[in-house]
Amino acid sequence: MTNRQARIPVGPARRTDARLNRERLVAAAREVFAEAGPGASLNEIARRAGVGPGTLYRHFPNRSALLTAVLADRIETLHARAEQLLASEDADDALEEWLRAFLAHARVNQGMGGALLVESAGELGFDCHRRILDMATGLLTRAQRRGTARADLAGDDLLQLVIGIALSTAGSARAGQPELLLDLVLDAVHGAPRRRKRP
Amino acid sequence: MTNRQARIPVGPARRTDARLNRERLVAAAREVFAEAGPGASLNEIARRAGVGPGTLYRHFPNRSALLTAVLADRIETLHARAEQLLASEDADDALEEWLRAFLAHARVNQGMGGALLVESAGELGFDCHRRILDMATGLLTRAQRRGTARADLAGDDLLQLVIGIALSTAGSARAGQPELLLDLVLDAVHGAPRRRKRP
DNA sequence: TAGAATACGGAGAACCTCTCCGGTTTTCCA
DNA sequence: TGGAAAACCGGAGAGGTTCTCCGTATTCTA
Repeated sequence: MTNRQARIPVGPARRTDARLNRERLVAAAREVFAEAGPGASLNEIARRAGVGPGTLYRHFPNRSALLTAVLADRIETLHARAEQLLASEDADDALEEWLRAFLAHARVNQGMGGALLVESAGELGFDCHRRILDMATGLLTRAQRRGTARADLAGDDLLQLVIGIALSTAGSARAGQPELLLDLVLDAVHGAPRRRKRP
Repeated sequence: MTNRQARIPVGPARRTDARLNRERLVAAAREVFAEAGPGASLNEIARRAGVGPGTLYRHFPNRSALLTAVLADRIETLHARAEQLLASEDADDALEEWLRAFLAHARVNQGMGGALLVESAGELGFDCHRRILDMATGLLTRAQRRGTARADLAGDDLLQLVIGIALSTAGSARAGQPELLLDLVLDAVHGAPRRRKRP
């Protein structure tokens, strides 16, 4: 809960109208993204926030930055859950439960969470990708040491699989399919690696 | 190899300039999509094909149709491979090998294959989605009857997982990661379903 | 070869992203 | 408290995109 948000480090404190506009923009973005998906018009967001396009682009240089801001609190929640689960008893359960939460996160608003995680590998969103990777790695490592998770697995891989589920089921999917696919992945996580015929 | 392409059923046979333009467009699209990904400018494709935008849109009403046309021969190849593998000895091996081929297919050109399969569930691309689903289902069913693939699995689910891998690793991925993720999924396919703590 | 059917292609409407800069508002300091 | 300076706003607009419409040109058929 440190002031991770503040892009402007210290200075003479942001002007209140700037802060207000920023909040309005994030709120509008949340709405519009929910309606039209991650590719929604940024113009429309500015319009609905009651500001000009210039203002939007000054606060958020690109779509990713805006997406990140919209998802920031959700990521915070995920982080809190991870910390909490890291202190729990069963390492396997903890990993599983967090992955379920993460899948739900990555699927919000027509897969915008997943889209963000996969697209913005070098921009501002990097930070958010990194944080999530840390959470996953923490829980996975523990499950490998104290649980039944197989050792030949990296947090990155696990994450990539779940993001994949989110993306491929973003538009149209049977109800319950995403969770079913995650079950499948979890089977693989706990099962012993089999010998591949072709290496 | 029947004339599956022909959208215009019979009629007085297409004019040769129309056919030529169509071919030019597909060729240009192949190039441009490869360079700029599935979101490439259709204008640019028309320009490079030496035709007007109007011509492009008459031949292909939307991006999906064009993508489908570009990938048509690849799908044909995949289909041939499926038939061949269906006649092979080991049902498990057949499924695995086809899934590897399919993953490669879905990853071509910055994931345009995967993008197509997931987005166009109701448009022209539906046909192509359906065909691939049939292939997957055929091979999976056989592996369930004569191999070790677990029974509680639908072709659709398997496909969705692999498409997810293609999508999430489309932009940036470690070399070899997509195949590694597929290995993981294959482990799950052959392993027995485990009891989930939370149903 | 002439008429009819078919296809072409570019102009253009409507939208989008993103930049630039004159004018306004807020803050700070004397 | 009264400015000056810094910070910020917002809209005009450049340049891109998708997609349509329709007069014109081409090709097929008889």
